[in-house]
Amino acid sequence: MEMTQSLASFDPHVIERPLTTVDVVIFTVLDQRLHVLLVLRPDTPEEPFKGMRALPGGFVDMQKDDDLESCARRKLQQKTGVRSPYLEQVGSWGGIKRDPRGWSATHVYFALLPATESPEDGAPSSDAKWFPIENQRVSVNLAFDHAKLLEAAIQRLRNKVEYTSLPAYLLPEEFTLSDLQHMYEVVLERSIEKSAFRTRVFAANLVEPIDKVRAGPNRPAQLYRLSQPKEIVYFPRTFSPRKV
Amino acid sequence: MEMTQSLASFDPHVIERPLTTVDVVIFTVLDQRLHVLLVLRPDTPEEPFKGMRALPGGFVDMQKDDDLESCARRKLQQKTGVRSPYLEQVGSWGGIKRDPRGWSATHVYFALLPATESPEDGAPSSDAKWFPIENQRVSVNLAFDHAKLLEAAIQRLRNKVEYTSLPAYLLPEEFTLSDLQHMYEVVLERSIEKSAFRTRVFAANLVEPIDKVRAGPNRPAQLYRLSQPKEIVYFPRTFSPRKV
DNA sequence: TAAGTTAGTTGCACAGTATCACTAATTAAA
DNA sequence: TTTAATTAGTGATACTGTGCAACTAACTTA
Repeated sequence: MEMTQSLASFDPHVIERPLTTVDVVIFTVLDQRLHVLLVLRPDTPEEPFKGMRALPGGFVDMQKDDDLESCARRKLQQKTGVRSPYLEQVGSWGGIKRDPRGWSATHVYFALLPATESPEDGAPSSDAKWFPIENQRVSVNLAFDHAKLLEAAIQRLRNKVEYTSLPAYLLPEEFTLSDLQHMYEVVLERSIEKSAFRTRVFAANLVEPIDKVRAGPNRPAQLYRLSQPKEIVYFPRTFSPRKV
Repeated sequence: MEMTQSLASFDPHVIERPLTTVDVVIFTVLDQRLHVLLVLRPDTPEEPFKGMRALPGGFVDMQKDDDLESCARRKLQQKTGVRSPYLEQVGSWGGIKRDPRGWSATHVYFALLPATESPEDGAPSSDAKWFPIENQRVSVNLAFDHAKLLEAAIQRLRNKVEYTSLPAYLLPEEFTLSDLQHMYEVVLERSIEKSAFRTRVFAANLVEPIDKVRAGPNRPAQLYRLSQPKEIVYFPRTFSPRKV
C-alpha cells in the first residue's frame, strides 16, 4: 500500500513504525575489573547475528511494558534476578542500517550491580556471561551496533564517576572506605590519593559509619553505609583536573 | 490477529511497534531571556491536542531519515531554516500513556541557535513562535508530555553550561567576552564574576582574539572567536560550588 | 574638562584537592 | 615476645582555580 507523507502523518494506524528495542548495559566489578553482562544471540535461522554475543535486551512489549524504564527493568530481572539496582538511561540510537530487518531504534540503559548480587554460572539466565572490559571495549565481537552502545555507556559511566557517588552502587550495603575507593579506581582505571579521597567523601556526607568493623590480617577497617541510599551525591570537583 | 509473545519476538514483520517520533527543543536568547521555539498543533479532528503549543517534531520518516539525528536536523531546518547548529540528544521517553493514539516513543534533542539566525515572524515556518522560559517552564500548556521533555532539556542545558562552553553556540561568530558572559548569565539565571569568568575562559583556551574591536558609547571591546568552533570545551570546575 | 559607562586588570582570600609523611592496629613470622 | 609486614587512618603543607573587591583604561556626551 502506497501512501503520501502528509497522509501518513495524519493516520498513525497506517504510519510506518521502526522496530523498537531496549538494551541494558549491566556493569559489575569482579576480580578488580569492570565487567559487562552479555547474552548469546539465539541460533535460529530467523534471527540475525546468530550465536554472537549481544547486550541483553529486546523488543518493547506493548502489553507488558508501561514505559521504557519498566521494559529495561523487566529485561534486567530476566537476566540477573536483581530487582532494583541503579538504572539510568544512556540515550537512544536509531537508523536504517543498524538491524538487517529494517529501520530500528533502541533505547539504552545502564545498570550497576554489586558483585554479591551478580549471578554466578547457573544463575537466572544461563546464556548470560560476564566479560571484562579493557580499553573501553570487550574482547568479543558484538551483534548489531552494540559495540558502539557499550562504548557510549562506558563513557557515560566513567564521566559521571569523576564527580558523583555512582561507584557506591557497585558495593553491598556495608563497605569500608577502601572498598569504595577501590571501586573508583577500577572504573576510572587509575589510582586515587587516599587522603584526598577520604576528605572528599566525608565532606560530601556520602557515608555514615556503622557500629561494626571488618577484621582481617591487619588493622581492622571501619564499616560504613550510604547516608542517602537512594540518591546520587555530586562532588564539587572532579578527582583530578579533567583531561581535555 | 492474535499472536503469542514468543512468536512475535521471532517475526519482526508482525511484531507490534510503537509510534516513533523525534522532538527538538530549540533554544535561543532574545531580550536577555532564554527562549524556546514552539509550534501550533494542527487544528484537524484527526490530531490530538488540537490548537495547542508543542515542541517541533513528528514521526520518523523511514524513507527520508537515515537515522535519528538526521531526522532531528530535518525537523530543525523545516522550522528554522538553520542548517548546522549545536545539536545534542537529551534522551528518550516512551510509554503507553503519552499519546492518546497508543504506545509511543519519542527521541528528544536540543539545539542552540544564535539570536542572529533565529527566524523572525514570517520566517521559514510561520506556525512557530518563540516563548520565553521562566522557572524551568513556559507560560503556555504544552501538548503530550512536552512540558516534561522541555524541563529535562532545560535541566540538561543548565547543568552542562556550568562546566562547558555551550553558551558560545548562542552567539554569532564574532563576540566580545561580555557577550559571552552574558549568555552564561542568562542561561544560569544568575550573575557571574567578571574577573573569574575571564580567567577561566582564557585558561581553557576557549577563544582567540581577532583583529577587530566593537565600538560603542564607551570603551571599545575586543572581539573574539572560538578557538575550536566545532568542539565543546570542558572547564575543570563548575562556576560556583554546586548546590547539592 | 568632567561625568558616565563599559572594558579590562590586579591582588588577596578562600575552598578543595594533591602530595607526602606520619601514626595506629592487627597478624604472622622470627 | 619482639619485629616485620600490611592495611587503616590522620595531619601538614602546597597548589590550583574561583570569589571578591578595588583598581585602571578608553571611549562618548554634556
